[in-house]
This record gives sequence, structure tokens and C-alpha cells, in this order.
Amino acid sequence: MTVNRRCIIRLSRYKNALVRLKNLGFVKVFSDNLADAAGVNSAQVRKDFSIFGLTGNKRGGYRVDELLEELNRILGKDRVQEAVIAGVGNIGAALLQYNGFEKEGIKIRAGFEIDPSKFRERPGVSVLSLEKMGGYIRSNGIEIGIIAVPDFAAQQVLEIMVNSGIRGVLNFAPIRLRSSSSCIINSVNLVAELENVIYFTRIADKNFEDNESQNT
Amino acid sequence: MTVNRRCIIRLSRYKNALVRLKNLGFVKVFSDNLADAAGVNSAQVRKDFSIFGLTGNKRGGYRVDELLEELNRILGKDRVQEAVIAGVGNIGAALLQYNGFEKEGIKIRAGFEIDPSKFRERPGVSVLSLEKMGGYIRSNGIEIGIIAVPDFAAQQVLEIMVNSGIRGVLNFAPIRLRSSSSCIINSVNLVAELENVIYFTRIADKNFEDNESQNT
DNA sequence: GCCGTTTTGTAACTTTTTTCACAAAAAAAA
DNA sequence: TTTTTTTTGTGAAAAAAGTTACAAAACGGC
Repeated sequence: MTVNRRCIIRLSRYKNALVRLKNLGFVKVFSDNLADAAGVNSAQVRKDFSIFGLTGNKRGGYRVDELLEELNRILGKDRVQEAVIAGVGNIGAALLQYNGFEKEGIKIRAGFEIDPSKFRERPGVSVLSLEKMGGYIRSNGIEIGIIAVPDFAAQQVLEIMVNSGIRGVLNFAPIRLRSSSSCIINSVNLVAELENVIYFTRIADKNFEDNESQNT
Repeated sequence: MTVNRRCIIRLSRYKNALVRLKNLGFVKVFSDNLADAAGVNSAQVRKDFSIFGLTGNKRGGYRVDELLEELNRILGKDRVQEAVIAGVGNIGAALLQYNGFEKEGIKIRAGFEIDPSKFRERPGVSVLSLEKMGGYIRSNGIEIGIIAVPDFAAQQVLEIMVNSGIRGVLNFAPIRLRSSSSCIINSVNLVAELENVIYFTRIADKNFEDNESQNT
């Protein structure tokens, strides 16, 4: 009954599925369809919806339009969300230009770097000195930050962000960040995610070999 | 007692923490230290270790060297893991050059694209036509794939990968991929992760406002 | 060598998350 | 209109994940 990280991730998935269904001309949708698209049980879908008071019609399912609008509202899409990125290396630069965010109403306003060779003024998104980050966040009232600096610099960058008014952070540095409760942190560790794939792939290989040897 | 996704993610974190501790000159480590570094309970650490038969010494903790070696073995670091990337747009290009993978013994061998303007032969990593992907995977015996193509192309790319011998995939396309059980899929949805941050940030703001209005 | 202290390993418990199952509602069919 | 069918919404049950708590072991000081 509580709203947790995974629950919100599921809402994002339902939303994505709905956008696709809408583009295909669907007008209504059943919990079953969304469950399938999100890879969960249909009761899970209905339960998630009930948490947020999203209701459908018995036998009629949910109206795609309405549901999409509600999900967008819940996920904060009723206004453009602005964010900044610290660290414009490989990952940071990619995110700075990534059109997936813009499509979903998230606008990356600027990037900040320590390496001057990466500075550049651009029409939409500038890359500025990391020293200017605090001031930028404060004067533009930015609340969301993305950390894509090396692990040894991440905690310090976080502190600048939080002190300047950032309330939520998506962190790509492979280290645990500590923050006051006033700042939400969500970490994505790309290496760990790939190690995860590698682990389960090898396990599967092993099981397969085991099965084969059993068959002999 | 079961090995699940989160458990392996934790192992990666313990491993990262151990590397840092080793560089700081630590010779032994306690479950407490690792728990702290990974943001979990110390019993969780010991339980995770017990699943894999990793033992320490009562009162003596764990030897950093040994533990690191064991974790590396479990996570498949006893040999270089090779991977290919489909889609060399923003995210794909960043991952192609990301040094975090190489540092952890994961070698991205090639990228594959549909857009010829992105083709290029490079000393280490070439970007080739997507049409060549199947052949490349097969002739090099690659088992791990990274999908960074747009959502509408992802399922098709997955099928080429699986048919060519890929056994595990890290997927960045914001769509649910369906595969035979012979291929492990782990999806990272960057927009959903950021939406997650935004959601909880707004909730926190709301609670804060609520608290303030209570104080008035 | 003995004693107090610290830390592991794990069994039992608690909490969280997911699934099952079904009454109630509503559409469609008869 | 009545019956049948389908699908929601939600308690209750099950499964999974995480925490507590403590006996057993091992280190260091005396």
C-alpha cells in the first residue's frame, strides 16, 4: 500500500505503454494489457492505480486519455522539470544531449565541468565551470541534479548541489552518497548493472552445462 | 537465501568498497564497514556472503585481498568479458567510450549502427553497420550485448542478438523486451529513473509544505 | 593460559511486496 | 428484461526480502 521506488518505476512503464497504445489508436485499455507491457501481474497494476485513486470501469477498463493525463500529473509532467548535470564526460555529455528527457518534459538546463577544454556556450545547453554551478542552481531555482563526475568527486559535488537548493539527484557515480534527508538520491550504477547481466548469463550457462551433463 | 538481482548489485557495491579500502591500505574489513559503504544492514552483508560461501573470522572480519578475489570470481572477473553495443547515438556512443567498463574488465568490442554517418573504423572499437552485427557476434563468440537503439527497433535488435549467440543483454530502450529463456535481460530506463527522482522530490516538497502549514 | 570483548553466521522474526481469488459492477448477448 | 460474460477493486494469503538477536568463535590484554 505504500508508494516506493519500484512502484513509481512501474507507473513510468505504464505511462510509456499508454503512449504507445494511444499512438496505435487505442481508446481504452485493461489492466491486463498494461501488466503485459510492464512485465507484471494485472493485480499489481490495479493495486498501483488504487494507491493513487486511479479508477477504471468494471468490464470497461480504463480510458487511455484520462489515465495518461493522470499518470503524467502524478509523475510531475504538468510542468517542465529543469535539471543540471555535473560532469560532462562520456555519460554526462550523452545525457546533456539525450532527447529522451526532453520528450518527457525534462529540460537539462546546463552542464558543469572542471576541465576548461569542455566549456562551451551553446544556444540551449551551455557547459560552464563547476565553480559556477552553485550560483546557477540558486539563481535559476533548479531542484533536480544529475551527478556524472568520477566517484572521488561525487560527494563534494552533491554537497554543493544540496547547499544551492537541489532537492533530488540522479547519481551515476559508483559510490554511496550521503545526504541530508532534504535531498532524494537515486543511484544508477552502470557497471553494476552490466555485472548483473554477466553474472546471470554465466549462471545460466552453468545450469545449461549441468543439464546437459545430466542428459548424458 | 536466493540469489536475486539486488543481491548481485550489492555484491558489486561491496566489491567497489573493497577496492577503495584496499587502496587506502586496509588489510581486513568488517561486515559493518561494507554495510556502511553499500547502504545496507551488516547482517545483510553477512547473509549475502553466506549464500556464496564467503566466510570471515569471528572477531577478525574478512581479509580484503581474499574477499576481493572471491567477489571478482563470482562476478565473472576471472576472464575479460566482451560485449557489443547496438545503437551508437548519445547513450550508445557514451558507453562505447566509457572507461568504467574497461576498468572492471569489461571490453566493448564494437558498436553497430543503422546510420552510415556514424560508421568509423577505430583502433580499439569500430562502429559498423547494424547488418554486420550478427556475423560479428557469431565469429567473435560474443555473449553480452548492450541495446541503445530507439524503442521501436529494440525488439528486432534483440532477436538478431539472441539468434547470433548473445546470452545476456543490458537494455536502455524504454520498452519491455521479450526473449527466450536462454537470454537474460536487464533493463535500465534512464527517463524512469529521473522521473523517480522528480516524483519523490515533489512528494518531499509537498510534505514540507504540509508541515509548514501545520506550524502556522 | 584465562577473561572480557568483538565479530561472525544463522535461526527466528518482522516487514514488505506480490499474487490469488472473488464479490460487485457493467457491458453484451439472449 | 434477464442472463452471461468480462473486468475492476481489494481483502486475504503467499512469497520474498530484510532485521533482530544471540550462540559460538577468536583476538588481545593481562
